[in-house]
Amino acid sequence: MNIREVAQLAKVSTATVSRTINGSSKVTPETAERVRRAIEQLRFYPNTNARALGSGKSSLYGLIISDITNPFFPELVKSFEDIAVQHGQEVLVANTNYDPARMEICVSRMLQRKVDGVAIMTSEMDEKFIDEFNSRGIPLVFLDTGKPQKLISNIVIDYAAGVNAAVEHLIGFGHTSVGFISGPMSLASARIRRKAFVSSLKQKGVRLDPSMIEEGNHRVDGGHDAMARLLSKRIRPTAVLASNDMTAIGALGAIHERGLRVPEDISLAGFDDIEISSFTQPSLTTVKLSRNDVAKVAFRSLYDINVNAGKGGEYRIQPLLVVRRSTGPAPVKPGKR
Amino acid sequence: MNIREVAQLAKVSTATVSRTINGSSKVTPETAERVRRAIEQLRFYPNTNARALGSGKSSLYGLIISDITNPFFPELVKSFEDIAVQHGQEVLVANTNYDPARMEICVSRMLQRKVDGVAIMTSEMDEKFIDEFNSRGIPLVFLDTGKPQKLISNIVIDYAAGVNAAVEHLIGFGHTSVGFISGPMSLASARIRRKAFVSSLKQKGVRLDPSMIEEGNHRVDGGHDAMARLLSKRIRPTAVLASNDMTAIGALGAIHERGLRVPEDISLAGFDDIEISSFTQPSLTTVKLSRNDVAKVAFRSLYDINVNAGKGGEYRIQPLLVVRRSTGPAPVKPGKR
DNA sequence: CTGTTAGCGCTTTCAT
DNA sequence: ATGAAAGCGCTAACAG
Repeated sequence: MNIREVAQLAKVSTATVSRTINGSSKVTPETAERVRRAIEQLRFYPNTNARALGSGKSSLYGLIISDITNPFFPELVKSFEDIAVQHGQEVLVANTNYDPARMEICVSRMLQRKVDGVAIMTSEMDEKFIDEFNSRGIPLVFLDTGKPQKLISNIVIDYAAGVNAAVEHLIGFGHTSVGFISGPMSLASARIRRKAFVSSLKQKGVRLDPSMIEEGNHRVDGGHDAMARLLSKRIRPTAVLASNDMTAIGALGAIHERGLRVPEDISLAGFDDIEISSFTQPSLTTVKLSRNDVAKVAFRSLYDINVNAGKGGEYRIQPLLVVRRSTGPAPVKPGKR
Repeated sequence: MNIREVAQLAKVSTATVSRTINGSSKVTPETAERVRRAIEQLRFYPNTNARALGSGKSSLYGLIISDITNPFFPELVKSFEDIAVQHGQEVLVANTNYDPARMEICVSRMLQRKVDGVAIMTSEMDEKFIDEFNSRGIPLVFLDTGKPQKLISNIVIDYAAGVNAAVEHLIGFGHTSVGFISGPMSLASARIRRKAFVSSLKQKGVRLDPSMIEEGNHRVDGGHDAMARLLSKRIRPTAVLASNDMTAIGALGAIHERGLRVPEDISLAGFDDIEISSFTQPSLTTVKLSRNDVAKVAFRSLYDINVNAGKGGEYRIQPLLVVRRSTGPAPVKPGKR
């Protein structure tokens, strides 16, 4: 089943069928109608591979993420796909699983499929790969870790502002001993958030005890373990900020296991605002990072370069503090063991 | 950049390059090495579209899911991809968002990309689409809703056994008033789970009060609202089984909002065992449905039909009760208002 | 073991 | 507005 059979049935040339499929304006409505009927009758579906090959355009955009298991990403994927589809483009999602070797495979897949652009939302990306895309004229957009160039855009999240808002909120409640559970230090995005926390505290003139910072892995189990470590210190923090919500959720469990209450004994805040965060017990105060905004900006930046011969740029996104029930006044007596 | 340039540089024919790429055994190791060097030097990536077109094989398997936002699915996607990659195949994931119109788009995408098989994990699938695949010789595998045929396999989850185990567990704790929060009745899979609950109760000789069943939407908010309704009844259940974990998590929030304790005042169990369920407060007793098993069986069933000219079949998967902290002895005085 | 060449299904000039 | 035909990049006979 191919375009020729359709052409025969509709009594036109293959060129006309092709034009009809692509909505060319120079096909008589009557002919177009005839072709459409033939297509329907034969249940014909144009071969995407042949189309891409013939036209030299894949209409495919790559989206590379690091962990599809972190709820942050599915929400991002969904938004990205919605926008792409609205523009008549398809999406190729690839998951690196935080593994550099898999990143190479992902890049390779993108290149082989001749994508028209790639959104790299992983924060870890070898320079050599970037070149691979650049030299082929494939636009790229990064999250936090790119330097804008002709074909490269960068989305910068104002972590400082987000973290600041959270810290301010905590300090406003009288907390003076604020802890932090970071993501894995191997991740640039985790390092950025941590740095933002440290300088925010300094800016507010609050003393930072280095032992109040523990490293997690941006997943639930890591948050749980990190909080457990924090709680077994001689002096424990009365408030803790987590590098992302998954971490905070794990931390919440650890606090409860210890028989402590949130926020009476200890306040807890997260980062991201994934859907589930409003349903934890208590609901989680967190810094919202809109996946929809990120996805929208990411796709637009790529699409614009291709369609309007635009150039790479820098796009800023402001996170927003969402206050819920997991934060409250500092306990009168700081928690000593 | 194409195979011809590589051929020239390596001083061989394009056929030899192609053979080398495809790992054909009839290429002298030396020639192969020369070709590989040329490929590397030119940073050549074979065009997937052309390969698919030339060979007539896409090496692509479709995976249709209903809601990438439900953690159950990303875990399934991940497993499915891992297995596919192990077999040198790629995966095209499509998300219907529970929307029949989008289902049509998904099917169309699959057909246009000439996938070698499709795993339909959505439980809702119009008969006419099935035909579309069948008539093109594309194998299909369903979750719970297919009838095995030449090219069609079906994975049947033994919900009855899973629900039974949960109900037994609850009854063993002395609960006599057991409620149920179902998924949306528009979903076959939700109806199956509900039916399993009803007959399990009947089988155990426990009286079922129809008002003890509320409908959710398989998401957190639906579970929350359904539980709120359950709790405002004149007589409330002392134990509740939810149709999936997301629902249970929402229910948990509603219970706490009401000032009740889990499991002291009310026991709660879920279904699926998504990762986060072991970190809720309290951790959730649930019926584990292994995504990895489902993915493995799904892919294998498709791959086997293609590679070994196998036939469609029926595959059973046993869920397993995972007891955690959200279930316990029934309160001595049933909760009246 | 290697090369030649005819497709694969569609798009896109270039004529008409 | 429509058609004829030359690719697009690769694979797979078929020869040798």
